[in-house]
Amino acid sequence: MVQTQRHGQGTGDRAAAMEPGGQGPPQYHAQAGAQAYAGIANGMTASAPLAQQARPQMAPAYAAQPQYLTQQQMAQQITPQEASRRALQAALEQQLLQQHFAAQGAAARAGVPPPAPPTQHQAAALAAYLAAHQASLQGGLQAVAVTPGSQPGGGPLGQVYAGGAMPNPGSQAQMQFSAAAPASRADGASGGFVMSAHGGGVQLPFGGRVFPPAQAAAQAAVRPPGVRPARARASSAALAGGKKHCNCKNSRCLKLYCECFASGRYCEGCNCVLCNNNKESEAVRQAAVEAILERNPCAFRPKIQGGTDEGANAAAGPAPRHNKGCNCKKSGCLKKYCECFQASIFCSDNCKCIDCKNFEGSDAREVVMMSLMHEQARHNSNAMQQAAKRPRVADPLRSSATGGEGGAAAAAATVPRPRMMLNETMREMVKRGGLEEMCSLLMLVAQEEEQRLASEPGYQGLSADDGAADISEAQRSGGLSELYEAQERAVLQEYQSILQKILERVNKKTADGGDAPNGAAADERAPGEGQHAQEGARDPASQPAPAQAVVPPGVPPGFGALLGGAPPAEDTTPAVRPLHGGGATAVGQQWAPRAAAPAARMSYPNWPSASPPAPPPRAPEYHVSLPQPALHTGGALAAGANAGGHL
DNA sequence: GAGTTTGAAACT
DNA sequence: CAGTTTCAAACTC
Ligand SMILES: [Zn+2]
Ligand SMILES: [Zn+2]
Ligand SMILES: [Zn+2]
Ligand SMILES: [Zn+2]
Ligand SMILES: [Zn+2]
Ligand SMILES: [Zn+2]
Repeated sequence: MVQTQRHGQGTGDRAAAMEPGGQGPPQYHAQAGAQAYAGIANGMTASAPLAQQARPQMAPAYAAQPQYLTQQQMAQQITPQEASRRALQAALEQQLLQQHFAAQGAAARAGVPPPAPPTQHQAAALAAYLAAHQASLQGGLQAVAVTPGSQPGGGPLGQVYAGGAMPNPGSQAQMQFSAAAPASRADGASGGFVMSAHGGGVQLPFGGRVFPPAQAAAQAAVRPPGVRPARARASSAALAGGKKHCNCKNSRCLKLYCECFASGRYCEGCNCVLCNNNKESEAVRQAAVEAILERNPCAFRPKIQGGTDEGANAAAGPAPRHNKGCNCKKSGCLKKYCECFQASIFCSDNCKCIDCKNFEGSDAREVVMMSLMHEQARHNSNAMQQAAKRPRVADPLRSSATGGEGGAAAAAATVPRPRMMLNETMREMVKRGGLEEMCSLLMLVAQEEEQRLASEPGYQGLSADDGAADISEAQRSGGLSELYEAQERAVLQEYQSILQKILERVNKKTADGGDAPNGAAADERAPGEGQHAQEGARDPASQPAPAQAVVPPGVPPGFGALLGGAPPAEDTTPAVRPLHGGGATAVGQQWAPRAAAPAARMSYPNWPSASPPAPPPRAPEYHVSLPQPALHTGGALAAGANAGGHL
């Protein structure tokens, strides 16, 4: 029963009603947003009253390290090919780390600011890995740098694209980095980031800021050639630029339900029905806007504020937070249903969520994110290969094979589709804290995946070698394919690393006996109010935990939605390998011990692997019944308003 | 692609 | 406010 913990107290409330932007260009809110953005000044920000500290707050780890490369390093040897490669790599990085944001550009709408970079160590690891790989290929490449946009305003969510360096689309198969036109180098670019080979980390540009919608439009996320977002949402959904098209059917796009409307944009290219969110209907539209503002002057203001300024800007501002906070009850705030998660920020005291797992240091969150990253990487890699012409696994992401018998069979055989199962598992995890089991299982999956990758034909081995130089010519997709694969591997490794850490920690905890006594079963409560807060950090003491004193910039969480997935393979080898030195580390986690869910409960049926890593010994099983409240209370965030008008 | 779930927004 | 209904997106199968 412990479960229902809420994130924070609603407390105060900043009613600070700012006035709506009075003037009004077509987009009332446009400016509203912009202004709001400019001013973090909003009532609440600074204050952060009470409960605040309970909250997890940002990760110090992040602020720490980076060793930027020197100019000369960057400058040194850059052949065109090199440049392209670097750019691509950088782009990939960004994409992986922020794909979600990009897709959500729209979200930026209201002002979702700072996308949150994935956990630092993850990024660092990935960067390091890539850098290393690159080094072997290029012989000494140290790092990659994406030119930062000179201008602050970058993509909606801090998206970044590899400045002008982008490989020329034309040359490569269909390199369609979404619109982000490489053309003009710095032009709308957003911040840049730097990767350091020295185990450093990746400096992500984002910080958070809210960008005016208009500008956002121009931006696009970098995406691998012809690869759509791993999880492209249906129909006409997301635009490369980040905007999404709505599908409103009953609101005429005149209520905040409509994302377009809510973000102050006219519908364009949407699939809405009876849309009034357009110039032609300006009158009506305006009326609707007013009606809404009347009820809630802040209705069109950004829901999230805070982020720091420029991404690079190190210690900067306060962590971004949702003004009203979410009220999630069943998603653990680890799915996009949650506005915080969707915006890639941690839940804060403003939130009134139940069983929140979207806090810094949450293992669940970490796993979910890695899962996402992995999926994205796999997807990219896969797509890449296919594009390259050598089909690899039938896209596992695609659901059942359609038609064809032969092909289907083959595909099926090849790809058992663990996806469902994983999702299932994930779900469990989100619900209760079946952490241990889940990690074990995922670990298996990851290992198998690794095996599979290792046996990939294209795999040249990261080390050594020679052929490196020439590989580019190998395929039409040249080194791209390899690059993507390398990425996939990197992600996979990091994934394993994380899983292992979690497992170790969990085991230790239970073994140690610490709080194990049954019952107690604490749940992975957030550090916040919970008591464990600090203890989670425990051992990391050793770590150089950077000065946490300073509130780091936003090192918010990232990614949304969960997935998982990994193809099977045949034999498995339960070896878990450590990952590159752990540079960053600091994985201070807290999470309660929650003895995890009963083994039985986790049904992982017949997982292919030959060696079930023996689901660790778990303690008793008390079951945490997960009530299914069914209630939906409303209330919450953003604005509320009325609308009235028609409809 | 249809059907379900979810939580914000709208409404009472 | 709280409780309920409506809505469109996220997610599942
Ligand atoms: Zn709409
Ligand atoms: Zn629209
Ligand atoms: Zn519309
Ligand atoms: Zn939430
Ligand atoms: Zn929240
Ligand atoms: Zn939450």
